[in-house]
Parts: sequence; C-alpha cells; structure tokens
Amino acid sequence: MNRRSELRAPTARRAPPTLRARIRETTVQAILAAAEEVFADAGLHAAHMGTIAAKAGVSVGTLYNHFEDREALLAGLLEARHAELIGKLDAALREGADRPLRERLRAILGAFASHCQAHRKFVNIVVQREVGRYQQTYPQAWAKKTDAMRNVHDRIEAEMRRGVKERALRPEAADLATTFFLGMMRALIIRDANASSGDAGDMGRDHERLLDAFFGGMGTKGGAA
Amino acid sequence: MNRRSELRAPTARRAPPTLRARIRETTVQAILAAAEEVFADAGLHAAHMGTIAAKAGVSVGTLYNHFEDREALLAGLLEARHAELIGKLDAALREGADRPLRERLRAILGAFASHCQAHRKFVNIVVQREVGRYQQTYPQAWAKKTDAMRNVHDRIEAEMRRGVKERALRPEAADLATTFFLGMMRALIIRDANASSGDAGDMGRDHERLLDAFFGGMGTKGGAA
Amino acid sequence: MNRRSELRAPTARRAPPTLRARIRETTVQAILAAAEEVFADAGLHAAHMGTIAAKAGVSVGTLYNHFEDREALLAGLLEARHAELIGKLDAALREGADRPLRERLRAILGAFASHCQAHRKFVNIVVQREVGRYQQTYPQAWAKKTDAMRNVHDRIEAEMRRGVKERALRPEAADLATTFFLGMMRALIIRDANASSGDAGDMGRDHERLLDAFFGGMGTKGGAA
Amino acid sequence: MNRRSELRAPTARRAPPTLRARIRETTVQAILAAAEEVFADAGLHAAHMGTIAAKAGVSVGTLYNHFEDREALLAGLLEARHAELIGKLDAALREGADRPLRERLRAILGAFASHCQAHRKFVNIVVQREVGRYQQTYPQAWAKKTDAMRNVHDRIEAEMRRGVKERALRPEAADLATTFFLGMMRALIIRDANASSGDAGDMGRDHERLLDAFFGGMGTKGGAA
DNA sequence: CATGAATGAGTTTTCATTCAT
DNA sequence: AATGAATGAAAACTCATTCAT
Repeated sequence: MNRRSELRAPTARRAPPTLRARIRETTVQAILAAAEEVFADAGLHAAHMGTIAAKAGVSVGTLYNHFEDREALLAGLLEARHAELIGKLDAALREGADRPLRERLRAILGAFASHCQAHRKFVNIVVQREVGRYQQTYPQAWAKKTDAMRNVHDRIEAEMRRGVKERALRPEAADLATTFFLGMMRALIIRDANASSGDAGDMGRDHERLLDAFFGGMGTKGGAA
Repeated sequence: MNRRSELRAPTARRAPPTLRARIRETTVQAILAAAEEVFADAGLHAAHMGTIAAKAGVSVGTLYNHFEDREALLAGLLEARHAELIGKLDAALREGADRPLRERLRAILGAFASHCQAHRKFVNIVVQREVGRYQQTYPQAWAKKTDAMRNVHDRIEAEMRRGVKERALRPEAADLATTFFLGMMRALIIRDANASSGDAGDMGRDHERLLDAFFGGMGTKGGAA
Repeated sequence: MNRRSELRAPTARRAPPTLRARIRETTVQAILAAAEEVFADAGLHAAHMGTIAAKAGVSVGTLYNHFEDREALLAGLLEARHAELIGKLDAALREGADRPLRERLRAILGAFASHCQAHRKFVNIVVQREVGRYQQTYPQAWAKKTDAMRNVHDRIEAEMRRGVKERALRPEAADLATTFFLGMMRALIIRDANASSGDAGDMGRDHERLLDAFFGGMGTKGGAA
Repeated sequence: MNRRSELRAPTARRAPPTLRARIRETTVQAILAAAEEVFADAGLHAAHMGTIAAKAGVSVGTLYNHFEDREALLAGLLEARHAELIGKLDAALREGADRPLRERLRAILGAFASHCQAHRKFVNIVVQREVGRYQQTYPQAWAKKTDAMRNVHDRIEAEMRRGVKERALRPEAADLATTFFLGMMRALIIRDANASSGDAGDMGRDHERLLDAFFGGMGTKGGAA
C-alpha cells in the first residue's frame, strides 16, 4: 500500500508474522476511519493530514509510513470502501439472482442503504461527486473513483437489460433506466444525509416508493397522457 | 456587492455618471465570468485568486476592489447565477401557468437546460453540490446556495402539489415527487456534463423520456406488480 | 527569472517602467547576496529559505516571488556570480592579449583573486566543489555549475595552447597544464579561505610564487633529474 | 566506537568470545562500507540513515546499536578510512626513507592512488572538502577530518623540508611546496573521479608528469624568465 | 542484539490579502 | 480604481531517533 514498506531490507526471521502485521493492520484501519471522517466533514482540500492523524490517534509521520502521500491516503480510502460496497452489491445480486427485477433492485437499494449506514461519511464524498472535481489534482484518487462508478453502473445496467428480457421493463426505457434509477436513489440518499442526522426516516418505505415510481411512475393512470 | 462600493455613493461629481458605472459593470462581469470558470474547473478550494484575476484580465488588487474577499466573490457568483436561473424558471412557469403539469415540468426542464447551456461550468459547481461540503468554510456562500436550492425546490414542489390537485399526480406520490424529479434531472445533467462536451445528445428527446418515466414509470404494464 | 512573473496579465500601462523594475532589481540583489552568504556558511542542504529571507530582510514569500523554488534560487546565484567571474576573466584576457603567457596567467590569477575578494563566500561554494555532490538533487544548479567550470577551463586551456605555440610552455606539458594550474590556484584560494579570514597574506607574492613554480618548478637545477 | 559498546565489557559469559566479536566486526564493516557509498553519493546532508541501513542489509535500529548517532557514524567512517590512508602513507615513507625526494613523493602519490582505488567514494568526500562546510553541524566529524588533514599535510611537509636539506628543492619554495603538491595531486584525482569511471588513464604516467611539473615546471628553459 | 513502526520537530512551499505607487 | 510585490500564516512532507517486541 506504500512504496516505502516494500523496499525494506530483507527480513531473515519469519517467527512472528502475525503480531506486527496485525498491529500494522489495526493502525491502517484507524487511519482510514479517521480519514473518512475528516475528508467527508472538511472536504477534499480542507482535510489536513494533521487533523486526520489526530483523529486516528497517531502522529503525522505514521500516516506517511502507511501512505505515500495525501493523495495515496485518499485513494486508499476510496479503494477500501468501494471494495466493500461492490462486495455487498454482488452478494445482494447473487442472492436475488433468480427473483424478479423489482426484488433485485430492492436488494441493490438495500446494499446501498447498508453501506450508507456503515459509512455515512464516505458516501457523502462519493455521492456528492466531489472527487470528480479534482481530476487533475488527485489523478490517482480520481481513477479509483471512476473505476468504482463504472463497476456499480455496469452491474445495475446488466440487471436492467435482464429486466427488459424478462418483460419487466419496457424496451425503449432500457438505456436511461440505470441513469434514472441511480438519480432517484442518489436523491434519496442526499435527502437523508441532509436531514438532521438523527431521524433516518423509514428507509424501507422510501425504497418501495422509489420502486413504485420507477416501475409505475407517479402520474395517475390517464392523467399525463 | 462589496462593502467598499456601497460606501462610495455620496460622491460629489456628476459628470459621466453612466460611463464609470458601465466600466465598473464590465469589470465585475468579467470577474464573475472568470470566477465561474476557475471555480468550476479547479474546485472551490483550488480556485486561486491569481488565476481568476489572470483569466479576467485584471490584477489581483482589482478583485479586492470589487469583492471584500474570496468568499464574497464566490457568494457574488452564486447569487448572480442563481438569480438568473430563478428568473428563467419563473418566466417558464408564468408562461405555462395554465397548461397541464407535464407541460409545466417540460418548461422547467427547458429552463434548466437553457441555464446549463449558458453556464455549463457554473452548473457543475452547484449540481455536484460541492458547496455543501464547505458549510463551515464558506458560510456566506453556503447561505446563498441554500437559499437558491430552497427556492428551486419550493417552486417545483408547488407545481407538484398543484399536479395532485389537478389529478395528474397520485396523491401518495406527492412528497417524493420533487425529490425524484430533481434526482432524475440531475442524473441527466451530469451524464451530459460527463459526455465529452461535444455531443449534447438530443436534449428534447431525453426530456420526453424523463417525463415518460416520471409519469408512467419504466415498467411494463403488468410486469412489476 | 521566475515562471510566475512571466505569466502575469498583460499590463496596459507603460508609464513607470523603471520604478517598479528598479525596486524589483534591488530586492533580487538583496536576496542573492543573502543566499550567497547562507549557502556558503551553512552548506547547500542546510541553507534554509527562512534564514535567507531573514538575512535579506524580506519575507519567505518574497523569495518565492522571484525564484520558482529553492533550487532556482541556487541556480540563479550561481549564474549571476559566474557571469561576473567570466566577465572579469575575459576583461583580463582581452587586456593582456598581446603580452607573454606569464603575464596572461598573472592576469587570470588577478581576476580570480578579485572575484574571491568580492564574493569570498561564493567562491567557497564552487571551489570546494560542493554542488558536484548534488547532481541528482539540484540538476538545474548542477548544470549552471558545469557550464561555468567548462567556460573557465576552456579559456585557460586556450591560453595554454597559445603558450605552447609561443614557446613559453613545453609541448608535452600542454594537456595537463590547465589541470595543474587550476589545482595550484585552488590550493592557494583554499589556503587563504581557511586562514582566519583576517590576514589575506601577500596575494601578489603568492601569485609570483605560483607562476615560478608553474613555469620553473620547485626543484633545484640538477637535483631531481 | 560507540558509548554503548564500551559499557558492555563486564559481561559474565565467556563462551564464544571471538565469534560474537567477529560477527560484530562484520556488521560494523558492512555499515561503514554502506555509509561510505551513501555519504559519497548523496552528500553529507542527503545521506539518510534508512538508505545506509538498507544498503548494509540491516535495519535502522542496528545502526544505532553500533553508533551513537548519525554524526558518530560519519566520524567513525572518517576515522577508519583516514587510519588506513595514514597507514599506507607511513608504510610508503618508511620504505622509501633513504631514497631521493622524487622517489619519496612518487611513493606518496602511489599511496594516495591506492587509497583512491580502494575507497574511490570516500576520497570524494574528503578531497572535495565537503566536511569543511559542516564545521558547526558535525563538530565531531569535523575534528576527525581536521586531524587527518593535518596528519597528511605534516608528513608531506616534513618530506619537503628534508628535500630542501638534500638540495632537491629550492629553499624559497619550501613553504608553498606542500600546498602546490597537494593541489596538483587533488586536481589529478578529481579529474579521474570525473572521467567516466571506466578508464582510469595511465596513472603512472600522470604521476611522472606531475613530478616533472613539480620539480621542473612546465615552461621552456628560457621562455618564462 | 536485531527489528521496524511510531514519533514530531523542522523545512519547503502556497496563496489570500494588503498597500504603496 | 488599477496595479503587483510583499507578507506570513498554514499545510504537506521528511527523516533522525526511540523503543517495544
């Protein structure tokens, strides 16, 4: 994860391969958790290494022992969280693989909601698309972000295509379905993020409303002909 | 727009009251245009006063002759552009006031699309919600942003409520209708912003698709029951 | 001298082309003088920007208004001082052009001695060859140094070749003559630099001794046959 | 060589008194060899403990088990190498004690050349006089350096004085003879160090040319009268 | 003794803001 | 008003040194 650590002089002993490694891992996790909070709360540019270190309970130097520089820390954070999200997404899709589209999309919403609860702060960074702005400033982080976005998009789009085949979606809707679905989901997530963090609302109910709207629209039967 | 400029009023001279004012206005507009580009391209934190000045063709000092400080410049920019957007929005709504909801929403989409074309860069700042991140850092700008968001949201929500009364929207959809409508619209805007800026796609067609999806959903009639 | 200053917005006015420029020049000179002292006293790596700024009576920021970075400052210093040395050297050579080799070499020694008096500190940096060590660290500075060294060497070698033609030097000595001459001169300069800076010794006498040794050697007539 | 190691004496154990010592010595030699390279290649300030440790194949901690701190390592290196040089020099002088000055000086040149071959890198540190710059920064190392320089200078000066008595040197040349001799020798060493390390040139021939120049000068008999 | 992660003081560099001209 | 050099507080990053294992 860090160039430095890979260049170390060859260690002869093998004896305690786990103890140091485990401490190391603990430190890295603490750093990532702190970085998540600070990056989300302060924004990408205003997140200072000193603040992150303080929140992680380590010294600045330790940050640099584990991550090449500020950007590598951000990239590492994005990578870790995205991996987790993709994992949840795939699990949900695998589980609902042979159920109808509506249930599969519900599972996707569930995966996102679960990830939002686990990493509310992190989601803010990504959903609000902040990294996108820093394409030139943080190319490494940007790459991670783009990868993940495409992964998510592709997985959902695949479901949408299957949905068309299964006659659950109208064919002419196929190409914008993913865009609109993600747009509506994002709108929900942002609304909840903004709502004074206390009440999370009834997530389940909102998901049903989203699915209703997605499949059946919000108009009356004859109304908006 | 600037504390300094407001104290300038009681000048004795009368000679060319409009010439100076016009030069002044030209300068301010050039600064705003430059700020728009730089804030959008570089991001809120990485947008430097020197860069803006250079792009506006003036010196840094001039920036400070017109805006109290960096944040005031950002706030001024947000205010100017939002005013313009709200203006377009109101015009569209006034014009379509007695037509059905679908047409009123189409007019709203049109107003946004028009604003996006005029100020593609600016829209990036707002749609991507970056300012939200800087609540503590830029309170003044944050206030402007919040105002504008609420203004837009309220106007659309009013239409949605009218839509329910007009039997164009199902009553139970009312409270999330605005959220979903804006979410879908944003998804479209972002997609186009990302698409290599050359091909704008067929905006009109996408709007119809959005309205179709909004009113009638994307599912087959019986499919996702 | 600095990338930043060249990117400035085009200034319309031409009116006071000298005042600001003159202040600018004064500042640059003050910075170079301070840099010379600090680089020489503290060494290339231990010379801190803060120290230089303090000694120059300006703020750190000002250093960066005139020089891209630390290395550019060092490179600028080397360039300025080398230009001066080469100037003196050429003047000396032009003046003595039609006199015998011994006098031409004496003039060269004089040019160096004069430069040493004017920039004793600077000479320490170069004569002690410190920059050479930092080939990778300060490539820009290293290039300037190398240029200058070659310039000096070439000019002296040209004299040596003329000296052979004039029958003042033995032909077989030609190729090492420059090396040995510079070696002896450097030895003298270093000795004086180390001597508690007060007594400069009798420079003129030492030069004669050097020329004696260079032309006639230090052995007795028959002794070291 | 290190305060810590000197306090280790009253150990009760006796078992393998030489094995440990030999391992110890091996480690120290590896460290010194690595330090020599890194100090020479990177310069006194840019030579990092981590780099030295890596090159020596040990961990940073081990460096500190053998040397009090960074400066002690440098001082230890200087001491070891200087001791070796002085040893060679004394051997050469002892051997040539009853031969003429020219041969004694040739032996000195040989001793230096041999040392240069064995420790080309180290020689760079000293010949280029870099340590001189760090009088305040590395007082310990500076002291070692000064000692060694004086030792070398004194030994050569003694020979020069003997040379005067033996009528091999002109009396009036005596006081600058050492300075010039060392200056010429250094010039040769530096020239070879700069020459792309492959071709060492004909060292023996260059030494003769140096001795010719030193004793007989480079001028024609009557030329530079 | 060896190891290597943690520490944090010390440096370089950036950039919003001021102000003399 | 416009100009642009000077300012200096604030950040990122480095690396010698320590110490628990």
